[in-house]
Amino acid sequence: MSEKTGGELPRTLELLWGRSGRRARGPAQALSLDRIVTTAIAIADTEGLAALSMARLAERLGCATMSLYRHVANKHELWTFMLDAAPGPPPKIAPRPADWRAELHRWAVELTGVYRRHPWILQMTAAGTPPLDPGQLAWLDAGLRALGGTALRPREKMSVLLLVLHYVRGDTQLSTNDPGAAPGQDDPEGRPYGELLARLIDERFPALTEALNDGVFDEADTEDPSADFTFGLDRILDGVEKLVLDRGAHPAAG
Amino acid sequence: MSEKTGGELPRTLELLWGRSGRRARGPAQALSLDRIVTTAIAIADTEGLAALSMARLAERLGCATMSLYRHVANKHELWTFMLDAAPGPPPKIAPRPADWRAELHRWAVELTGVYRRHPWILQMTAAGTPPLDPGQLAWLDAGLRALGGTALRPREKMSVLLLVLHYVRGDTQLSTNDPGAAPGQDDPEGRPYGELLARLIDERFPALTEALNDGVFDEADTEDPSADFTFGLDRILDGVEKLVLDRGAHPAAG
DNA sequence: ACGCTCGGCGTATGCCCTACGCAGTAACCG
DNA sequence: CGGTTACTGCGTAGGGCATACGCCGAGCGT
Repeated sequence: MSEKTGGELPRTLELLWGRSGRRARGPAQALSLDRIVTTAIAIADTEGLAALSMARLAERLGCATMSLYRHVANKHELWTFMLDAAPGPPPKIAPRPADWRAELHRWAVELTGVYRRHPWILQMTAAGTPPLDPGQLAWLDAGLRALGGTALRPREKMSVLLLVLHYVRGDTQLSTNDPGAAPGQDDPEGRPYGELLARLIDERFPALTEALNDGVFDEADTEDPSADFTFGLDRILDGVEKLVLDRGAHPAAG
Repeated sequence: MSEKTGGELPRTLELLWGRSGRRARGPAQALSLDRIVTTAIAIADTEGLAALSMARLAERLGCATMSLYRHVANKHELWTFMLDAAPGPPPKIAPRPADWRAELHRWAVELTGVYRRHPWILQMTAAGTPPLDPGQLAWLDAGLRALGGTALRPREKMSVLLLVLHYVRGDTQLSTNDPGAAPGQDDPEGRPYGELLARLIDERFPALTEALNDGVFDEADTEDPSADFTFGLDRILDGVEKLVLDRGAHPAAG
């Protein structure tokens, strides 16, 4: 491959893509980037993102706080590494699957599992910059592959995938109760949401009142907890299917 | 209306719903909750959520830091008040509009404006608890009203609205560059995303490579910056429309 | 006029991230 | 084999953060 144009890549990207030159001059390192990132993920998983401080992390690793900074430039870089490592490999999807709908559905469901196992990902990525690490990009690539067999235009494929991604993220965020996320929670969430809502809203919220009376916020009567997720996902895929059929009749024009 | 069952509401909810008993014993208050919340929103809007500290806020208000705590229990409660006040009134939507699709579209577009004006909302609500304040509930009610004329089941209406909400939030988050969000940014985002991506991905990312070569990540060739948003929204509404027509033929069966 | 209540604020504590510099170690080189 | 050098671990310190606690003074109710 030819050398790409431009200057040097930032240190963080070099490390993420494994282009760091290994050197061995000083003592054998008792710490490693992998061990740091893995332990950081474990803390965030079990105790919430707010409990992940450099001091706590060092304590868990049995080293001094400042030792971490030999391997990680700052906390933001640690977060970047966590976002790269936590998702794990995406589902294997053929480049141009015949049944794009089943594959995209599978991709969405598996991604739900990622966010459920690591709810802090949704808090980290709220800051906004699009991903540049191989971990997240592999998931993006897998999702795009699901649409590879369709006649959608390239930009349409990306928009569709982002649409599904946004839905997965939003639904998981709403259905996940991250216990250690907000330590100063004074809202007693012990009472169910519908009960609190019933005591607050009045006739100025007619649509909410109607939904409340229809038992929308009651949690007991749901047979399958993922039923709501599947419902919304099917609506999205219905809309996409309409477009795919449309583009299939008239081949992509640009 | 009859008194609802249960004990007392938490202080935060009492204040949000304007049920706080006014008292006047001590000196006239130079500070007010409204002034505090308004100024906090102004700081978050212009300098980012990370720049909003109690000390900065007090400095802007010309008072001592600890004075704020006479009006706000803690910073989390301040966030709650900000989330209530920032959205402003939702668009007026009739209880059972004839053209639900146009109304829901309007709702989504206006909500986009809210998130664009106050990007920090997306960072705050990443913590997860569903809203209990009148400000956010008014938006929810307005969105539900748009679907009031359809034959969708109650739970389906809510799912559809949340689907649109998730998409609006996700799309706005991706298209917004909050400058003051992450102060420790070492990724030089001066270079465009597509250029960085081109230097990183290889043949292990075939779908991304294809998208890149097709110019999906080039930013110059877009005629309308909101075209991508409208595209995804239309796909959602297509899928919902299919369901609405289906439910219209066979009236809701519970 | 007195006392009670309440709003404003100064001080202090404990946590956080991290800049800086020192010491020890092991590969490399002559 | 001894010096050089690069690299790892870490102790200290500084600035920022949220906030617990208690004091002061102002004004309303009696």
